[in-house]
Amino acid sequence: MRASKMNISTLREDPSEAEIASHRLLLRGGYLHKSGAGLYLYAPLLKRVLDKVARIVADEIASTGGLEIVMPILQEQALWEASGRWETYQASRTMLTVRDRGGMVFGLAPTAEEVVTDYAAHVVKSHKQLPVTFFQQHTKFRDEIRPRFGLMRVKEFIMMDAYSFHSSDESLDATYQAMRAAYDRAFRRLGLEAFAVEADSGAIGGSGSHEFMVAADVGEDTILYCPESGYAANVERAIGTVPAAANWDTAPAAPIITPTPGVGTIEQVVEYLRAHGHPSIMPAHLVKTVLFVAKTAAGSHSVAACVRGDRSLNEVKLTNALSRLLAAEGPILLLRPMQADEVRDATGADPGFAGPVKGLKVSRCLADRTLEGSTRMVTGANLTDHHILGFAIAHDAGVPVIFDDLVTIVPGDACPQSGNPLQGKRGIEVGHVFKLGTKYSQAMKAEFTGADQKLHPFVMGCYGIGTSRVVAAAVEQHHDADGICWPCAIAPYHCVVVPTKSGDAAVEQAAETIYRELAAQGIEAVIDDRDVKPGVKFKDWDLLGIPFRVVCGRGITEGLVEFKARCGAVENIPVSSAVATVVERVRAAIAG
RNA sequence: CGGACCGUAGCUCAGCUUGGCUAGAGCAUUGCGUUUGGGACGCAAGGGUCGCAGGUUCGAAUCCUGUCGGUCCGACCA
Repeated sequence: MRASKMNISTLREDPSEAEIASHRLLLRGGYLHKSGAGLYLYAPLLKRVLDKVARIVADEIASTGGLEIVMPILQEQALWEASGRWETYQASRTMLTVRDRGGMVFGLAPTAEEVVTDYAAHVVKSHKQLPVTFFQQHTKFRDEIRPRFGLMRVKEFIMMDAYSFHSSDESLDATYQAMRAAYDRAFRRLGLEAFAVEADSGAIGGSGSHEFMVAADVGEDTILYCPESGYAANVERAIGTVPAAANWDTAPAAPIITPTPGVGTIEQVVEYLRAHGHPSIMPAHLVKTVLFVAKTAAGSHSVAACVRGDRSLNEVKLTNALSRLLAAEGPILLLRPMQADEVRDATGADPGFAGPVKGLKVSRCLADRTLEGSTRMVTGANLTDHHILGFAIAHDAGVPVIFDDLVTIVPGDACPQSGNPLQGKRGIEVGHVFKLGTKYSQAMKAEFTGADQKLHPFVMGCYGIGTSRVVAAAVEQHHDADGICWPCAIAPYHCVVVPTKSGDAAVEQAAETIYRELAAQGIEAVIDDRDVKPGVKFKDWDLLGIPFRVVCGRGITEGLVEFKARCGAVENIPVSSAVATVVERVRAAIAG
């Protein structure tokens, strides 16, 4: 490719809207054009990168036996009603819906379990056809509340999604493991350092799942991990042991209602009590009671959730715990904190004085297991300006309390496997694997005939890789002050040949020759034939992140050209060996 | 949806406090000339309903009200 024909449009300055490296550099390099909030046009160079990512991912999924298909982006409401997810996705407003001229309602595919399950039900009739995996790479839509970070979180994005169908859990396990291995190979080939962590199954549902994370400070997910045991989990999912609280030596042995005028928050209560006879009290000696409204298809429930005062409630865990309690009513459609007037109705007190004691009017009260054996705590009294001191939830609760794991694990909590302190870091989720079980096949009556001549619902798995997010993650992981440093396997071109003296016949001829020979060797090469100063060329290719560069310039009279890897040093090499050097280095880089 | 900030040329921004002549700069673009190893220089040119609507005023980019959009934080979220 000739640079003069590539419509290169780089920016010298950072666009003001871009905060993170990938967003900034992709915009500056002209890879991306913002078309609307959370909507991007993929420019020619980015299209090449996306194609390469898609190719590698497809290659690895196909190597596990996956069959590539293309599913429609518009999905009928009826299909989503059959799985029971229409309501969930409407309640969370994740799915964009559109209406055709006849008034028929469609969702814009946020994912495709329903469509593919419907397909499998029609074409897979026998256990002899199982297992089978279908996958696609296609545009997805999410009605993101707040698109941000360029390609990282957008309304419309490209994703590989795969769905496997099985006759047994064992078969699903085998494919799940094969898929995890395929992901590992794919990310290695893509030049990304990604690792699997335990994850919550979320709105997709199912019995087990792992996320593939790329470590990055700008990542939106928090990961807890243990170097000793290898345990790693998304914070939504992470379990661990919360260290015991320090002693509160002045705590009453039995509950006493105590005035705490005007102090509603944990910090205020602690400060107040410290000043009133309890100098050693800590937030960990308080019970934090958070009130929610949970909605299911059957109606609304008021819910109280208690955690130790120094810790945060994990709403994902709370949602999962409620799902188990309210399983008969179907999925939790919505979980939201109560507003002030609702809190007054539920507790008879102003916000800040709620507790799992007499006067609490909720349909379910849950508490974190950390509190289960706790004694001599402080809790709200459900009476404005009053708390109860010397409270033991197991004995003194005024409502039935269900204990479950509700606490958000933080670095320093003990690893569930080794007992050592967990560590924390941030990550970008680039892939996800789920064991769905029979959630969709049962709901949609997608069945096959087993060897026992009876009908069985498919056991299913689903697997996703965010193709466009992978590109952003790759830039986050591979850039420097000058620009992007693409891993060779996904770079838009492998090598650029830069003649630095326009009009110098010897230089131009050498560059043209090297360029043609590289192309003949299968190297994706660019020749920068633009009539601009050398400095402009160097800056552009550094920004664009082409992995290798051959400069034909002042050394040409001695028969030398410069060879440089994007993140390496300049080497002066003979013109005669330039092509062989590039070929060798590109092949080595792609092989990883 | 709550909080903070911001909308002026393709991009980055100044001007707004204290209303006033033809609305500015750098980068980018076009032409000519000089340049040619890390985003050159000179001369010239094009490009703006100052987000939109209403109001105050003799006069509004500037003040007021509303509205739309954006960025960040929070909430939310395969």
